[in-house]
Amino acid sequence: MAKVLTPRSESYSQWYNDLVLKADLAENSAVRGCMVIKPYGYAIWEKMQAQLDKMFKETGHENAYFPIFIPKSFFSKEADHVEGFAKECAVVTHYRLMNNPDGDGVVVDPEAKLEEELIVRPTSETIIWNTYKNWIQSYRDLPIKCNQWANVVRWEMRTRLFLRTAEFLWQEGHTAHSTKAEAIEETETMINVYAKFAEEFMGVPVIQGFKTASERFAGALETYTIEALMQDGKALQSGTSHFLGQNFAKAFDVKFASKEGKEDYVWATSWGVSTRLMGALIMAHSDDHGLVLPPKLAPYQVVIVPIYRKDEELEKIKVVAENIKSKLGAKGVDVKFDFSDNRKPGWKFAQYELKGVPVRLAIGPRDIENGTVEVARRDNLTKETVSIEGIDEYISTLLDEIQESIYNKALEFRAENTRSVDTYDEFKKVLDDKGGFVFAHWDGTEETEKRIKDETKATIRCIPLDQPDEDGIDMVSGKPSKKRVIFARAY
RNA sequence: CGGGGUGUAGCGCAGCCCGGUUAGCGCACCUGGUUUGGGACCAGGGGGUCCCAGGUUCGAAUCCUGGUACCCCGACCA
Repeated sequence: MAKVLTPRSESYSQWYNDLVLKADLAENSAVRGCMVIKPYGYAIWEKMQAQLDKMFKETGHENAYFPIFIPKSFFSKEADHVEGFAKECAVVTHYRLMNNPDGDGVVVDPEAKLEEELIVRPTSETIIWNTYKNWIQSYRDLPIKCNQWANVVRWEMRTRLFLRTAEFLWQEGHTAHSTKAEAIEETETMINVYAKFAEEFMGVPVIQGFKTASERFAGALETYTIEALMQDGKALQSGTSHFLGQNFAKAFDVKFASKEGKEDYVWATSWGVSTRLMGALIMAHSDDHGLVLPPKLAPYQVVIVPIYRKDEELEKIKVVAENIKSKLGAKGVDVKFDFSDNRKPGWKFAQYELKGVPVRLAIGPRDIENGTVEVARRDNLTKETVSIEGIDEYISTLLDEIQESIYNKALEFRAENTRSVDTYDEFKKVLDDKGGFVFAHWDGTEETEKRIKDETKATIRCIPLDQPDEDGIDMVSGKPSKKRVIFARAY
């Protein structure tokens, strides 16, 4: 088989790049750091969106939409927030172009300068809290639980397709509550939604935990995260949910009258996942042949490839294929029947492997004669010949099995690449030799965290929620620690 | 922002060092035919402001100057 991808063992990042391009997921655009998401890639994103959107609605959220532009002054209202985002903002200063008086092309009309510059949103807390101020007077107006699907812009120095782009697509939930407890509960509910989505739909096991103060969202009191492990041993932050306390309510003066007639500031949360999830999906499962998609997110779960010499043969195959397609369709399985005649079967096999289609059916004259069909699994590349009788049942069971198997494989990989260490030497050795998640004691200080980051490039991915208390000593400072945290090198 | 690299057909590249016919090659594309159970083959065909601007020269894809775009590595990354 001809190789079209750089093998993972040779260069993981090159492999990733090749795969995104060759599987037709996305490509670089004419605009620095911005990508074009191609139809096949976007179809996967749409599946993610549809499922997440459903889960958001099931947990009581509504969709809304807020402007892409935010007045500059809004950013100065919350000190930590502006500090976190100031360095990567795109700014609109003018609103009109004119013909170049010196010759060709157009120039910005200097007359058309904005009174106040507009920031292209890097995130929407400020504009949303400015809006919420008008929506909230009483506890009866609460909670407000809005989500928006949007694009945001962060002017990153260095970008990578899906993992970090200057513009990206995401959803951001912004909720307002009358009590601290309710806001915290909301924050936890949403990180649970994300974890469930990652595991059950993407087939990516994640660890839930708190971010340390230095890794927190700008303006948050607590940031919950889900952390996934990629095949190269690096961690990927895959979703975050923030408890914002009353910071934004105070910054935008959003108060409500309680049942008892007292005035108080509103409690806030925000939470988001982005097209970065596409990166997680790709890196968690795919191999040197291409993408491996979990059935629940594949644009189509099954592709049928006909094998024939004569047109009469194709006609017979078409009848069988269309029949299978409609039976599977009735079970909610999307099938692509590729009877295009400009490619040979071998080419199609390779192509659909590259694109990660979970199940491939090949039907030829031999199968027509025997009443069979060849079933190939993308995840483990096995093939078998199956009777056409009851094929719809067989496939739909197989898809469930593949979904589960992909998750288990990733879970196993994570287990093999998760280690507990007690000394700094061992810590460095593990990071250099193997990578992965490293559980170690930490004294809770920012100094130690920073020192470890500077010396090893490993960061504290999170303070895991379900980690039992355990007395120990910090591997660097020797100070006491009550619990292990997770370190890793990360994307 | 620092270091490196690359801009030549839709894509991937050669040619440039050492200036000189009509700028090549592979893939893709179009036509015809033979093929089709793991990336087919033959024949024919179409497609180029050689990134931009200026300079040197009888002559520039090639040399010089400036610009610009993108990619990679690093720093940065809520």
